[in-house]
Amino acid sequence: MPHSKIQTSTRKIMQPNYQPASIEQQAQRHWEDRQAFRAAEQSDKPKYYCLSMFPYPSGKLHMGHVRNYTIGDVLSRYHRMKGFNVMQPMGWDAFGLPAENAALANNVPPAAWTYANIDYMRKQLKSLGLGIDWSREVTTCTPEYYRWEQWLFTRLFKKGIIYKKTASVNWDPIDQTVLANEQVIDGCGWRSGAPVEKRDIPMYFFRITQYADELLQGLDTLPGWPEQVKTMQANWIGKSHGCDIHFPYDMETVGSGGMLKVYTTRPDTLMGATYVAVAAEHPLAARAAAISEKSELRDFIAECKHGGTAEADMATMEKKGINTGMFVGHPVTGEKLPVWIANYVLMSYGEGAVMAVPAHDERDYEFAAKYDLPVKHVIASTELLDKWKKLEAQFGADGHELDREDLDLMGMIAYLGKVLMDMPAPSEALINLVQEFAGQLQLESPYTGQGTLVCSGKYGGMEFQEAFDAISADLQARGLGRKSGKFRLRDWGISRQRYWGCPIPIIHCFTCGDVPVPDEQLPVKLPENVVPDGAGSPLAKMQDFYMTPCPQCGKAAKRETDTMDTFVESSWYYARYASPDCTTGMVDERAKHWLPVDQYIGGIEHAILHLLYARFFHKLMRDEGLVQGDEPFKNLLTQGMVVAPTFYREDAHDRKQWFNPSEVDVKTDERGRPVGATLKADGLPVFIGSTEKMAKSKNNGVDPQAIIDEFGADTARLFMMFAAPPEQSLEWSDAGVEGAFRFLKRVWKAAHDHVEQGIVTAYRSGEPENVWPGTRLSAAAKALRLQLHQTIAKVDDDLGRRKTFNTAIAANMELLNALAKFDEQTPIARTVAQEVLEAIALMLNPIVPHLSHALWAELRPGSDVLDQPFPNADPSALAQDEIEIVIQVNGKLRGNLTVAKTADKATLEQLALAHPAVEKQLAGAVPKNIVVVPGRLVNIVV
RNA sequence: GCCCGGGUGGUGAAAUUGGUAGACACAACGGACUUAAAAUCCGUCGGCUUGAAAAGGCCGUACCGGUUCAAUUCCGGUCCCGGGCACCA
Repeated sequence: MPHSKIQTSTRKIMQPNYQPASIEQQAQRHWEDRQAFRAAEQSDKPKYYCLSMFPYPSGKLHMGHVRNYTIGDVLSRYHRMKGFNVMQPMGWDAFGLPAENAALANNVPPAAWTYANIDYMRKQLKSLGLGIDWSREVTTCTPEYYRWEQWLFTRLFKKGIIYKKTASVNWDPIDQTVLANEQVIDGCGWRSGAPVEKRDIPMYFFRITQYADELLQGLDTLPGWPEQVKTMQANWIGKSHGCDIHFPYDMETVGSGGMLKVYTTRPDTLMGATYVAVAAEHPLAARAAAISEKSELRDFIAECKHGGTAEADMATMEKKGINTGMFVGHPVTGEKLPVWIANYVLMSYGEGAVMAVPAHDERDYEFAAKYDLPVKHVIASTELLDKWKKLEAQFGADGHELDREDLDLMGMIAYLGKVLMDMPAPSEALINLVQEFAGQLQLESPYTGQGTLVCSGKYGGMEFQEAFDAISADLQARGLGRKSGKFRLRDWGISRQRYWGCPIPIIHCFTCGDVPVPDEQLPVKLPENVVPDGAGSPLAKMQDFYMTPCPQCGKAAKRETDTMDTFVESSWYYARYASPDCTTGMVDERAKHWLPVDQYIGGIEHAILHLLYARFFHKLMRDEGLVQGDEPFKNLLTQGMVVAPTFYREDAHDRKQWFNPSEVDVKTDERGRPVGATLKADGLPVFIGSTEKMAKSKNNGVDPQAIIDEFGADTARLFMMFAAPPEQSLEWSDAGVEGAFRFLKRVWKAAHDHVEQGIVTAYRSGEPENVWPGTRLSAAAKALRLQLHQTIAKVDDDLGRRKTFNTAIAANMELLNALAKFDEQTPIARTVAQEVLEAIALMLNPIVPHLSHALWAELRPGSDVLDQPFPNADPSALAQDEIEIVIQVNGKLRGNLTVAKTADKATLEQLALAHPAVEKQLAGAVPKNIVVVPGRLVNIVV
């Protein structure tokens, strides 16, 4: 709207000091009165669904939450200003293990503990001033939510997407209970201290592998996801191309006919296989143990039962094995290869058996070295082949011809040595070459790269792909194998022998088998007034819960007492927010309006599991006709971890007790490094552990409440956003909180000083000049407007495209510093000052919305900042005639030049050569080359 | 062990497409104001070095090497730190 005259007014006095407590209270009440963040489907604006990963209600917020939710709120508010119809919901990932741990420790039912935590944390979240539509709040432990999860389960069970099989879990033999990986510490149960064993139990599985290809290919349709996350997911799914190879049993030692199946991605190394290895759970291992007279095999298999199921433990375990005494035949040569049982072979991947090629595989090499198994080199690198050629040439020059036919690479050294001995006078060059070659062969580690096949019979001389094709074709022709592909991804086991989770809706009937609970009997409600005792699942002891008639035949049957993995709840909550009150289905039509999520924000620690499961669930729901589209999250921002040091003491049983950083005094050396820590309570030392993500289990979360109480939510938000860009991990420190507070005070004061003189209409190109004929902007005012509009353009880009909120804040700080130096008091200068202050209030609005609300009310009485769009940069203010360019000599900075923006290459070159600093550097020499980058620099190369 | 990130002043960081290394802050130090303190404002602030000063020079982005007129940025290798590894969420 053009304004015809410049208005000046004075009004009630603005509060001289920045008082966050009252400002924030007022702003939050105002938003609530206006229902400002209620999201409605009816809108002529484009929708923007901004979702932050919902918290687990662990008790209190920690800094990681503040970071996550502030980022989400900044993006929400920014998009609102950019004209979007924004929906930002919040809820609670409320089932989970910590509630059971709290129950054990405090004798409180998990439900009561959880609901109390939710109430407290909701209050904390509200005090941060987040623009959330609280009418959509979702809590996963309520029957209204999980009944639909049970409903979907029964559908998928009937479809065969969910099935039952046995799988290994960590078993605590003392507490007689299944342990989570986190509860296994150094191979022992966290409470009993007893060595953990693997135990096979029946579990329900989601057939996620059926969607493996789609989950992999879908990654290519997600340009708004970080490359890093897509790479991690692709590697996790782990599609590989390889070959199934069958090794025929040796009748004599195995005692029957048959084939040992292995899968390998390196069939080109088949000729280097010197043994095969099977997992301890492999049928052939059991058979060997059964027919063996000695107990060693049985003992070894039993030993492999010790320890937990975590992959990291398996992979770092010392490699151990035992010879079964059985043999299989090599599918090409027929040579007898020994069958070993090895603890590094995983039953869960491939066939549970591998062909071992020590010369070209790290783990096989280590194993072969330990048990003195033969190593056969069959792949030669390019460098090795080059050396061999040189050798041949040198031997030729010295008058000998080398016989390279079928030469075993390890045998070569002996052979070459012998030839050398036989020569009357070998040249020094030859001796050196042989030594070099020998050194290359006796590598400490195997050569695992691709190369040319050697010592491989008819395959000798072939490259990787050629050999791959030839060998698999030959095997197929003889019925001993064929090309094949595999995924590393395994089906998703969701049964948990725990209380505080969503009951699995299955009834076991002796007659009918596993019967899914019929729709009309859903939900299967979890009894809430229960305190687990740590020994097995409470549900399995509650007859009232598990005794039930079979829905099919009506006979007495038993309800399943396992609950679901909590990842199941978090796999579809994003869809439920669209229709949180729907009582007729998981979601309704509104899901089609809001999905996909436009921006998802959460910790990088969820890069694989949660995000993969949620993508999988979206496809399941799509196939049920519940949602549209193939992917749930269009754009993803993975926030870096907020990490903090951990502190602990060990009790008599080496169990650790963790202390919060707030309970500890840390001593540092003169360089600021921690050298020791003591507990405030008793002054005695505690150990300093590693620095890790803030988590309940290590008690290193830092509560933001103290900062909010002392400085206000805006300072907490500003500080968190200013500390680092969102994707970067951040070691927690509150140094700098006061700096953030100081900045807000400076903004307030600048506005106050201006308002005290009377507010005016903000400068708009050309207008004040028309109103006050003869007035013009001073050079300083023009420069300030240039900086203002450069800042607007930058902040817009930082908040929108780059999502680097720290630099957006820094640019505003620079602008405020520039405004503070601008002391012109002419009427036209005051319109520029007004323009700058209004722009700062708007640019900072997404980050410090309470302050922005209050400032706007002072700068533009009667109008609401919620209705303001994000400012636009004024092109006329950005126009510049002159720019600064850099002069380098040999790439080093030697001076600057201010030149016309239009200066061409020749002019720039001339001006640079005439620069005194350049003349001094050149000292009469003639430049070899001059590189001119217009608008940037001139580099003179001497 | 495997997969994915990160490493820049005393500290958090900036440098957006290979083009001025250290913006903006914190801390520290010096000064102004004050009876004093707090608050606020002004100034200094990577290392070494030449110079009385003005003003220069060299080195410097974990480490080693490479590509380039030019590397924090690209490539190869090493070390350290963080995340994930399927039952923490």
